[in-house]
Amino acid sequence: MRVSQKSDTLEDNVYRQLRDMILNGDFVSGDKLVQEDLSARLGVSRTPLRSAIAKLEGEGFVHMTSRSEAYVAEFGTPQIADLFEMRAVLEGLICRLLAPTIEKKHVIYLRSLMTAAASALETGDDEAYRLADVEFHTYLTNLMPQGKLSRLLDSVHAIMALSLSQGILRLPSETHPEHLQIIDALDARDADAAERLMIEHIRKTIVLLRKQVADGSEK
Amino acid sequence: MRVSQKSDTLEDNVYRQLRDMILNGDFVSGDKLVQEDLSARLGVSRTPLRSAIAKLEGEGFVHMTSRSEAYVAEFGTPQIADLFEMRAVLEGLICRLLAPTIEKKHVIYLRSLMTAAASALETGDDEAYRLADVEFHTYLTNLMPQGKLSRLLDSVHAIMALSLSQGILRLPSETHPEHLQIIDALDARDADAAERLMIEHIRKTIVLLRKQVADGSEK
DNA sequence: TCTGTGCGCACTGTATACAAAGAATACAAC
DNA sequence: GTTGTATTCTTTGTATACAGTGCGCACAGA
Repeated sequence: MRVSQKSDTLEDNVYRQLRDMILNGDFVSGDKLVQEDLSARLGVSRTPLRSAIAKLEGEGFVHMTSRSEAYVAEFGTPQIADLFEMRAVLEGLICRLLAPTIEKKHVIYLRSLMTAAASALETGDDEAYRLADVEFHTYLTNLMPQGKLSRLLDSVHAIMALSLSQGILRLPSETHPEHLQIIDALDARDADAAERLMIEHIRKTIVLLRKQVADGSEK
Repeated sequence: MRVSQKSDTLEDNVYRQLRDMILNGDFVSGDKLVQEDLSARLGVSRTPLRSAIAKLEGEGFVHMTSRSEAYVAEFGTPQIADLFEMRAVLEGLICRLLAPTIEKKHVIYLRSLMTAAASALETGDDEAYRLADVEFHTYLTNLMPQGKLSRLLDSVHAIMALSLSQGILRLPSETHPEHLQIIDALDARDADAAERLMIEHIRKTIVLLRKQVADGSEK
């Protein structure tokens, strides 16, 4: 659970705004970001905009050419699939590092989440289940002491939350038992199993994602 | 192999300068970055400095408080160990993704690298061996199409190159056969094996690193 | 018509000036 | 002595002005 961190600064505002615009596909992929146009469009001067772009570059959302032109990074399905791969091994790693010392109260919270998810499953409330799913993964991520790892996963999660918010990829009846298994492994402080289960859990989604690409016309 | 990308801009210069200062330990860990002081020290105005800081924040080298104060991230041995963990799973992932389609010429190059490493091993030229080692890993990383994955590993490699340049952690006689095994797995296009071997390869260093912390006075 | 050169425009880079917000300090009241 | 408040100082945020650079386009000469 992070502090609210409003940070009412224009820089930060523009940063978030721009990031969401990129992820929502408001730009066609590979679009050029012209500072003056954007600053006019967003109603701010170029100064906060430049900071925002610099930060976005550091996080890999925009790409700078040798002549300092900023282009938005592309997030097609292949890129999303790669991000899932990263997410798989990194969340697996989180489980591995967490398992040896995880506190009981966290396990209890995770289990309570799953109880809620189970009843959502019974009543057929897909949205509630999806929220529990997301919470499961973000909670685990936030258990890691702040470092490069969690920072990175934050940005990866942001991408997927916005890109895949349209629906659930895998059936809840499939993912639910997997979540339970992961929690069990954590509870047993079995680092290897926790890591392996989490990786497999996410990789199953990747298979589906790749198949979806192969089937659909993927434009 | 990346284009030279000089980019003689002050922003970029300051960015690199600052990053190297952080990694070299020119700041005591957790130091506050005061814009005016730094800009005076580096002989530039605050504008390019701010861009540099924003970019460094995006890459996780500096950390911003809720009141916009910038602090340099800490890179003690525990953090380095975590980075090794990330490197392990990410380079493992690279092997996994590369294996199915790796071209013969790349395998050949990697093998030639290992031949050179072997003769360095015989003549006891540790420095030459270390360079071959580094090249082995960076070459594999660069085989990935540019994306978040390689960008990330670039920054991870930068941290370790500067922080651990003092010496080789594991014995060449130990790492050399592991490198060969990894290449064999890639050559056989065995994704699972390549991933697993790479992860184990790097994790063996982590064990040593952690032991080193436990033994030494760790100041 | 093709080519070369020069001018202008569209951007970006940088510095600086000013505003706003927080923190520290000093002073007064109790 | 302690606490509350006001003032000042430090630091950051933002806008704007100006400089430099590369690129396109037009025009002239062959």
